[in-house]
Amino acid sequence: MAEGLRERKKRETRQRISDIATGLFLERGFVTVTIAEVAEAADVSVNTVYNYFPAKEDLFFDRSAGVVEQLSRWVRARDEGESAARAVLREMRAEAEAVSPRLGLMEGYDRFMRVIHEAPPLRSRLWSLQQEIHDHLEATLREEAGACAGDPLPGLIAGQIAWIHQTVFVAVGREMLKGRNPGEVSREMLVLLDDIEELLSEKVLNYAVRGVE
Amino acid sequence: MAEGLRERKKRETRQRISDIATGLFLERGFVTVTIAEVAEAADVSVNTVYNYFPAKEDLFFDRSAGVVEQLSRWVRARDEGESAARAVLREMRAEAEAVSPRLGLMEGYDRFMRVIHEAPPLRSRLWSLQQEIHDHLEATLREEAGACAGDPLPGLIAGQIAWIHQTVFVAVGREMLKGRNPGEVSREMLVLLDDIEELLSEKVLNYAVRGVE
DNA sequence: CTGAAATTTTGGAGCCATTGCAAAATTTAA
DNA sequence: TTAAATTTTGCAATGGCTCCAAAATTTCAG
Repeated sequence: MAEGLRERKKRETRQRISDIATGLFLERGFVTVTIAEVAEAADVSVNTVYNYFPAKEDLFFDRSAGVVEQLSRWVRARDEGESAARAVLREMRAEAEAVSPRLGLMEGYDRFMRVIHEAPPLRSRLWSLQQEIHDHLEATLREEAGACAGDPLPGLIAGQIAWIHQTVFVAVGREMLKGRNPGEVSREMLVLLDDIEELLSEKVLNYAVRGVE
Repeated sequence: MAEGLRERKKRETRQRISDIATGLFLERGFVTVTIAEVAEAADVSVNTVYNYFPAKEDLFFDRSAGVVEQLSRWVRARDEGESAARAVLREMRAEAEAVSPRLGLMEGYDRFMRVIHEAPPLRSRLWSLQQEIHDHLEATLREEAGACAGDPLPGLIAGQIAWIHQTVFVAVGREMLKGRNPGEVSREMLVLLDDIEELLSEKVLNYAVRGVE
């Protein structure tokens, strides 16, 4: 299980590039920082940057691993007698209550948001992330509900659940961008989650209820 | 009200560039066709292309004017006693029943979809279009419902209604991409719209009901 | 009709993201 | 210690996009 020098170096190099890039982006914005600058600051060649990161946006979103599967995990881990949507609502409430950085409830997240806000390529990347989340969740729901391939319901429910998630994320981003403090926003998100739940139909809230084992 | 030579020429040039570009894209895909080729085929300089179209994607989506305001228009034109969501559902059913090209229910839409499917920048542009639709609708709902600035409901309802719209559009695109014929897809979309309506809560379906005049 | 003013078109130079390729440099393993 | 595997690098090129100043074209006043 020993890790060779080569692999350690690769990991370190990759991390260094990512860190330095993120630092530069937070400081001066996404568009104004060039890949060449990142490379120079990280003391590697431009090609090496591209060896690790397929595109400039990947330098910024390097920390968001596992986000795509998050909703699916929550659904798979739902309690007995609990539906997919209710599991997600419960987990999101927990994140909000815990003032979780994963939700963006942390000091300095406003600078992070500002960079995204001002860079169309980054926003576009976020949308494509949402798409991935949706598709992943749809597949999970299809399995968990035992639906056949032609059934449109898993897709529709996935759409509703992904919408919950996205709505809260956007709201957090918007509020943090205004310079609000995490604790305040946290409480608002709990209210928002209640509002959202009230808007959902029983059909959505009761889809894919886990039976007794 | 006479139109000068100058303005006619501008309109013609713009149209010629757009037409030729779309033709080339449909024939050979979005990424492989360069702006230089479009310019040469349209017998203008590259700079002239950029005079009319801020970015390459605008050459492709030039025909989609007014799409952003569509949902808002439908909501504003809702009948007495009809809610925003029900108005949109009714209009979308009408579009589906009419096998409307605006929904993508037309011969050759599969080639159109294929170009989009294979070009990330075009997909990304569609997402940003969705975003605009949502924001426009949210503003409209806020007005029509007389909600105050802090009320989160117009935003949430706009999210749900925009989701209806998007879901149908995506479904049409997916089916047409498979080579299905418009009439068939039209009928499926009517079923899908029923499925969607069943998933919506009364709160969504009864938001912003127009009172008797 | 004529020339100046306004507007459009164009050429050219340049920046930057991204790709491809082949030559170093480095690490591994025999 | 050397050959093989892998990573890093330099170099060249493509294509989207911007900026700028010089033509070319159209409008309009006199």
